[in-house]
Amino acid sequence: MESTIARGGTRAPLRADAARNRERILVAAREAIVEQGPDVALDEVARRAGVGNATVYRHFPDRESLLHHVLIHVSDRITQRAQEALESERDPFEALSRMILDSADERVGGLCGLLSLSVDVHGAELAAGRQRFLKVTEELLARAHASGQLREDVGAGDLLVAVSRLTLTVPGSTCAHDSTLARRHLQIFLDGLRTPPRSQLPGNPTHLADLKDESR
Amino acid sequence: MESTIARGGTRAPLRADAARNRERILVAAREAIVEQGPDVALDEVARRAGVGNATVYRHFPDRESLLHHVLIHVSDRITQRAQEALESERDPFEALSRMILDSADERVGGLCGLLSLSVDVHGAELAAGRQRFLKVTEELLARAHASGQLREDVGAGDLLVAVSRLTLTVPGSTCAHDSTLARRHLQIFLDGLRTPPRSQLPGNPTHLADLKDESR
Amino acid sequence: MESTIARGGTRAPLRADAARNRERILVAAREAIVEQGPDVALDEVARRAGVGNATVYRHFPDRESLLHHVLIHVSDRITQRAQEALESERDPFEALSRMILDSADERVGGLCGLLSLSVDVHGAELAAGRQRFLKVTEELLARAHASGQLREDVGAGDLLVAVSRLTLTVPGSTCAHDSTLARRHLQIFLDGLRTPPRSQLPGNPTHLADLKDESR
Amino acid sequence: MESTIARGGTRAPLRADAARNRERILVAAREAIVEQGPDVALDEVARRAGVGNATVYRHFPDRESLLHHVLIHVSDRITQRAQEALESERDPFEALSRMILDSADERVGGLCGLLSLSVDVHGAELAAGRQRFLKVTEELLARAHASGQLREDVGAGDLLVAVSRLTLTVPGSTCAHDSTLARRHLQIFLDGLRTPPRSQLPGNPTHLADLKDESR
DNA sequence: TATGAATGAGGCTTCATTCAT
DNA sequence: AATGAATGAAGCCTCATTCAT
Repeated sequence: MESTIARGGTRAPLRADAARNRERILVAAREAIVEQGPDVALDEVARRAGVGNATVYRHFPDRESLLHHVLIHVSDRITQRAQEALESERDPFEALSRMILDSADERVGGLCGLLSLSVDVHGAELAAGRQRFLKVTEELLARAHASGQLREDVGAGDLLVAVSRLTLTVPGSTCAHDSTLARRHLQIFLDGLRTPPRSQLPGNPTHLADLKDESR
Repeated sequence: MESTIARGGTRAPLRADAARNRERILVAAREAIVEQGPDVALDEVARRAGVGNATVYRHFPDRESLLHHVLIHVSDRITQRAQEALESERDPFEALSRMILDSADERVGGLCGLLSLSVDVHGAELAAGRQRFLKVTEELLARAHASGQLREDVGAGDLLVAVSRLTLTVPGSTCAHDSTLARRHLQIFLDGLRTPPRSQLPGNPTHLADLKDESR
Repeated sequence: MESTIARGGTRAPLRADAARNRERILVAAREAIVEQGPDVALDEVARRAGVGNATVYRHFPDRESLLHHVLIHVSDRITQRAQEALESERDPFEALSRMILDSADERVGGLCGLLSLSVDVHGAELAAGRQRFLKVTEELLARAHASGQLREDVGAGDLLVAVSRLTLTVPGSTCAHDSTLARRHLQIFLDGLRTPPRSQLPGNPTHLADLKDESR
Repeated sequence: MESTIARGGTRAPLRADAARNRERILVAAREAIVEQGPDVALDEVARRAGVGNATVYRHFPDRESLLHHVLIHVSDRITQRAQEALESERDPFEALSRMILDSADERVGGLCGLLSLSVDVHGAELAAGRQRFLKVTEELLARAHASGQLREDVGAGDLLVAVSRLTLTVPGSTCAHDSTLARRHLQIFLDGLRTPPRSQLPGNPTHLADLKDESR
């Protein structure tokens, strides 16, 4: 029952073992993508998950679909934590910071920043999850702006793209996995976001609408 | 003669057409790597350069060699611009900023941040180029620190890794090529680097030595 | 179970269809090597076996591995036949002759004489097979010598190298596939091996130890 | 003048340096073929000859042509030596032996036995050279038969194919380059050719006509 | 003429995806 | 449902051959 809901309620409920496999694959895929990038061999994912390769395809017809659901997975978690930040944190800028650092923990960058960026959002499920996340983000931003702590000339798009990049695993590099480094840079970036602005930015604030998928 | 020197003086001078091809390949490779990452198909590079695939191999026996020389190419340019900034810019922080933004223009991130990061530096030529770049960078940093404009708790390693990431093309994304976005984020990051520091950073300043290659 | 044993007992038993393919590939490879030498295109082997090229790689990770197993295949057969000759043939020279002519039937030469010669014998399986073959060969030789029918100035190395060469497919030639021709030459060679020797041979008897791999 | 004749008198005389190059290439090609088989990279031949690769093509339009002329080269030499054996050697079997051992010295086998076998003999020049060689061979054989020393059931084809194989470099093997080994085997083979025959051969005597090219 | 350079075809190998048990 | 096996397309690289200096 519950698993049916979790999957969006569109299919017959999964058998217990199938559901366990599905979960394992998603977890393995997230790890693999974070470590090796979005081009990981799917056989590698299967190996990590401890299942046969074809099982991956039974659950996710193609690579895109797998990515898709990994994102939903991640999206749900960071949305939830953002929500918590929104509710429990008094200071609006602090709340924004928490959301950003939490996102970094999920290695959103290693996941291609797909969440915030230009993923082909065709699945209703992902679209909905993305909406939820964006809504919370906008809210956090609005409050920070309103509080006068966040410089006026930045939009949600700026934040999400930047966090994606700063937490991205640099392909071919080895030291860059260091998450402490990412935390440091995010912190510096956050400091740069505070008022008063110490410089004038080129271009215009980037909003979420500006990140719409333009691919293909 | 001159071309011999330009290539390091180790080989016989190239014929005019061969030199032209070599150049074309380097340019095409840099673009391709920036757009598609360091795993681009070499056939793709050949196509962009308008030469047969085997020609790529004649000039660069393997992928590593090609990357190697692309980096030398880029390294030379950003070092030169950093040098200019060092010499002509009065304000130390301004000089540092210029170097960083110039590096971004070369899409160092798309090049795997290989320059600043952990590239396997076995060629004497690249090693020397890297040294030159790092020396100028350290100098710029030292002056900025000395002037009291740059927060104390950051090292050259922080800067170079961050600029690599902020200029990295996010694989799978399309909008992220927008270089204006990168400029904006670098600017925000630079603002975060100024004194007085607006927060305390986790971990310790990352210096260049900390970026040493730890792979294999 | 049995198939497991047949394969050396090191892996899980193959599925029926996979085992069939494996066998087909080995057979096709043997033929192809015999006809075109050890450098045959593996795609050619795949075509002959009626499987996709990648299937060859699934069973044999690289060319060396394929050769390896082809040799084991052949080794097992000629050893068995040599054993039969040893046991059932009264006349020692006759037994030796049978072994040699049987080996020729397997086109040992076309297989690079790898069995008797300098194959890089790293696999325990092949090493063991080779030992079994060499042991029987030595025994056959010893008996023939003891019977006074085989000239004293030849060793096992002489025989094995000669049979390899006389059964070798001459690259670029077409008529040379004629196995009758090979039989004729082997017979003449065998006649030259009988006592009394009709000439004095240059050099010394070549023993098996002299054939040890000296490559790399 | 002479060089013109040597090349068949069909072209303008070569410049001195060109003639030297031509010779070098032929020598290098023979060596390379002997060592690495008939599939040697032509760049390798060029390197050994100390000329540019294109120079090989200037002299010999394609690989076949090069092989062709290498064979003419070899053919001339072994014919001459066979002629000498025919004239100076009293004992007919001895003369035949000399021819065979001399041929072995030229590594006729390594040259694919192309001379005696099925080379595509389209060039008049090679055809003529081949004819000369075969004529001497037949004469040597006829005398040996007439003297009663050579078993009746063998033909020239048997001899030439056998000597080709026994002197062939076994691809992939390393020890087999040992020419002493080849000499030993040829000697044993020659012993087997003497009367009285020690066995009955299968099939029929192979004559030169039987070796006609049947390829393509 | 001699040569270094360029090229396309072909072999090797991997991997996303499909098939059969 | 789960899996091992099979497949073809695509990337890497080499080499025979052609081109341009």
